[in-house]
Amino acid sequence: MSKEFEQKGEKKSEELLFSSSCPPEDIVFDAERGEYICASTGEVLESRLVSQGPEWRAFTPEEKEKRSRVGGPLSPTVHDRGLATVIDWRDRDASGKKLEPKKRLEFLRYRKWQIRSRIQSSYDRNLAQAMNELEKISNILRLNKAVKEEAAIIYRKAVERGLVRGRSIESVVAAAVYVACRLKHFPRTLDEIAYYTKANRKEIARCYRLLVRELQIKVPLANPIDYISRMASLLDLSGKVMKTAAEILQKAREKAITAGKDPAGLAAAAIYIATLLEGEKKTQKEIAAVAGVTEVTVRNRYKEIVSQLKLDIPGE
DNA sequence: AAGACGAAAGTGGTTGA
DNA sequence: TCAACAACTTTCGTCTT
Repeated sequence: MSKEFEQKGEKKSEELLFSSSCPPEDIVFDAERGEYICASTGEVLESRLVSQGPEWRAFTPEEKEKRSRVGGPLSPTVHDRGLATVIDWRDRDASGKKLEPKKRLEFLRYRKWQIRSRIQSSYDRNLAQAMNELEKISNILRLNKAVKEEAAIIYRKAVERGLVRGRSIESVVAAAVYVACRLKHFPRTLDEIAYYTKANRKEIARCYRLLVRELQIKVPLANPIDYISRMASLLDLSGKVMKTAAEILQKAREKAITAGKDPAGLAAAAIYIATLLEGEKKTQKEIAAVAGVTEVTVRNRYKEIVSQLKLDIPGE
């Protein structure tokens, strides 16, 4: 008996990690990121492989100290491949003669600019990789252009403020995406974003709070109404149900029973009630599944809302 | 047989000392 | 850093359709 349950549980968690629907011929290896990816869905299948490429070089003292692995190995797409001429510190010309003071100052300027341009280029490379990551996430999560651009802007600000240093690009990008979703009322949960990213949920959540705090972004409270259209379409429900569910949520909000509750759970309960009222019944299980909560939560919210709003449920 | 319900214990995250 | 806490999940027994 208990053995049966164990096996069931294992199977379930495996399904969560790997899509069995990915045919072998679709699996491609992304050497730069060290991942096996399903070419048709973009799903990362195995990501703990170590890239054989060189570490990033340290350009500035800070970088030297950290020597963090910020990106992929150098590639031909990087403008100088790290091999550009360095203006050295000896103030002599090619024949070893000392430079005149005027010339010396000139070279001093050159050196300064060269260093600056290199820091600039590391910034660019960081951005390039981040945008690559953003592109990937956007495609999987079906983000619209506005959200994507918002995320890019947020990420740029984060880089400018030096918030990425010491954190992985992926987690900061994921956090930026989440912030953008919230700002644009685009219903994607943190869990969904975390699921499709290498960074784990905890790390993303931490970055998210950091971004909100450091960039002074005022994120509107998650509004359950934003979730309705998405859930309803996943359940093949009519616009009428959506409208009813939205009205229920609006009333529930006025009764102040929505504070501190999981917005997805609230939306799920509202939809459940709406289906009962409109005669398009779905089971709690189905609704809970698309909302990413359990039946129990749907039930609890459902009970609260019905009693608070004194709704008449057909067949009660 | 499947769905709904609810009690009880467990989990992960937040808050405040 | 730790404990208290609220919300949510898991699990399971029971009732209803």
